[in-house]
Amino acid sequence: MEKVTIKEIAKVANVSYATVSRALSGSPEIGDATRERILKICDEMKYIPDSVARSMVRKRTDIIGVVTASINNPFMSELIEAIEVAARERGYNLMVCNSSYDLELEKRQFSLLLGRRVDGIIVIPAGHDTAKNLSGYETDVPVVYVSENLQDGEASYVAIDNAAGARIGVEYLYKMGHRNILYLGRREGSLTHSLRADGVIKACSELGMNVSFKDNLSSGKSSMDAGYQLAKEYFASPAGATAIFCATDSLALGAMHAADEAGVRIPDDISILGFDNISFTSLPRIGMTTVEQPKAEMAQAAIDLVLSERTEGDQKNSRSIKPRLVERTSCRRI
Amino acid sequence: MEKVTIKEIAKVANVSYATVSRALSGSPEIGDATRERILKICDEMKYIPDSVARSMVRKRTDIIGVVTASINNPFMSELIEAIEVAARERGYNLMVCNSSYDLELEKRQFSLLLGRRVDGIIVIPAGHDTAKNLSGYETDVPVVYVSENLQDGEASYVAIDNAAGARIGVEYLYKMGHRNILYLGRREGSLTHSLRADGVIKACSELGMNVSFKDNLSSGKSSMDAGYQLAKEYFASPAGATAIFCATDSLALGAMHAADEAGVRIPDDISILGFDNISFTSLPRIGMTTVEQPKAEMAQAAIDLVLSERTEGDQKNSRSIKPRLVERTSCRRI
DNA sequence: TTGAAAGCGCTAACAA
DNA sequence: TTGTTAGCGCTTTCAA
Repeated sequence: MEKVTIKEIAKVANVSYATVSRALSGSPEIGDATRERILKICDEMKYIPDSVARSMVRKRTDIIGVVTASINNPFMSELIEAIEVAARERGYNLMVCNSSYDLELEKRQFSLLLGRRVDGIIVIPAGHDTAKNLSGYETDVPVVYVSENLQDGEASYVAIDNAAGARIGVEYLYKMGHRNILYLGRREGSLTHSLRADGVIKACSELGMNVSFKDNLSSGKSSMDAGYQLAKEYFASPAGATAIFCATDSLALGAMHAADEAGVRIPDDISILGFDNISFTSLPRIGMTTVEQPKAEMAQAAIDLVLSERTEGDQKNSRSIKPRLVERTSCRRI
Repeated sequence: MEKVTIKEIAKVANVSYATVSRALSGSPEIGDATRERILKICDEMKYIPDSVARSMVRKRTDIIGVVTASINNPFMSELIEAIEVAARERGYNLMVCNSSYDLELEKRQFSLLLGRRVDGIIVIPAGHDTAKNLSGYETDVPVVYVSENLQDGEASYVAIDNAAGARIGVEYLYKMGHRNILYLGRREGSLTHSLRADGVIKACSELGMNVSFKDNLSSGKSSMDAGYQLAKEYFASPAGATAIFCATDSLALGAMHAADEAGVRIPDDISILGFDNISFTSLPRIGMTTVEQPKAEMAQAAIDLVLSERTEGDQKNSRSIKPRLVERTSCRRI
């Protein structure tokens, strides 16, 4: 059960092993008859080409590395699945590394991928400093960040138009008759979050709506737990908002929990609007209306970007994806 | 920004490149002074070893391939994350391939991984025929199936003790005072599902409980949708069960939806018990009590198995993991 | 303790 | 159209 190599095929076929290589790579400089014959022998001998050896000489691995903050996070796992599909369509495999939201580990994983000579790296950032964290590696391997806005010129990235997403949410609420809303979960230090919050402010002011804020001071992520706490505080002394626009679905889920606990009915007493459209939100018992980040589109854009930079040199590019509203049952018309 | 190789390091350090290799691999046959000096130069020149070249000569890649039916499925993504962690601890990276529940694609992905010379393959099966589907590949690469029971001797696998899981669920229901239950979602052709169903029957008979069945005839997976349909049919002409034990959490979620729609209150009017403990079930609004498959343990066992078979030859092994009950709020004491 | 050199399985330039 | 051959960057004998 030893691994069959090209040389043994050559011996059996009575040709040089270069000829076998040509047959396999579909090179035009080979006779149809020989090709057929060789291919048949390969098949019979169950030959599987050694990608490692091939990578070595071709100086490409056909592997895209992915460094993600989490594999299990519903938003990210959906993104990764879409990245896998998009990569596969272009003939690439994925090497997925988990940073567990840890900047040090993220760095190690990134470096590892470089050593593995992947053809490109897609990063789903562990934190807001990820791009800075990874900027030390001078490399000609294309790197694309997904889902987080970066400073322009800092690095290539794919993100939704967060300001537009905020506007879409606010306009929807406006259309539903809401004039006084709470924006929950704004936070410092994240460009993505500032863009959303600023978008909300701008849209509200243009539409003549009143907006108040409940900021997320927790150092951690935008977790359900944070949403729960924030909403709980709000419900303790409500300020008359008829709708809560949450910066992320996780926060919204937490806010929903707090509302349930406080006996505040959704959407009868208050409307809740999320952001991201993670899989949880579509459950019948949840029915969260939310601003969607189109993950498949983002994944496609990331793959396109990473592969185009491979051939065209490494200017910093970025792609902005249009978000859209997914209407369910957590918001009511008033 | 050309890639630095071992030769250039050698030149700078004024040693042969074999010596550099030794310094890097921590070989004992080298002087401390030289090692230090070489390592420092590597650092300064930002040398990153080429894993591809190394793999070629060492005949191992330190990569574990994963073929999964879905990356996004909550059960599987949790499993994959745990596999990544366990693999990393042992110095391995993951190459994750998605079969999208398609047996043909699953085969291609498997073969691809073989070509990439991964050191082992973990398969999260696309269907009940997966092991058969993949049995054509004679290879000395260890393969371990996770999450499905297989015929013994067919291949190596890791699965929970499904009969025990069924018993745990039934005993819990018994303890809560239920004597008449419905088992929802039994299906043909899957050893895993038969084991669960048989376990339920056996436990019920031993405890003197009455159990009826609502079988899953849909050819597809154990989806929420199937659970919804099945439960809907049941609620149309209920047979007096006080609890529904669902073969999977997805089915249970669907059953919950059907109950909500039919005005059947959970747990007041009927109790629902799931199986798997996928992340969805822990949401406050769901609160599904369920029999957990311990994913981290399963992942660890799979990695252990795949790596041990690498060194010890390829007998077929299997590991059985003990499931446990996670109590939430979907079952009531009567 | 170090160096020289073979070779891992393959591709691609060059010859024939 | 096919064969010969030189590497790709590294590890690992074998010699020194």
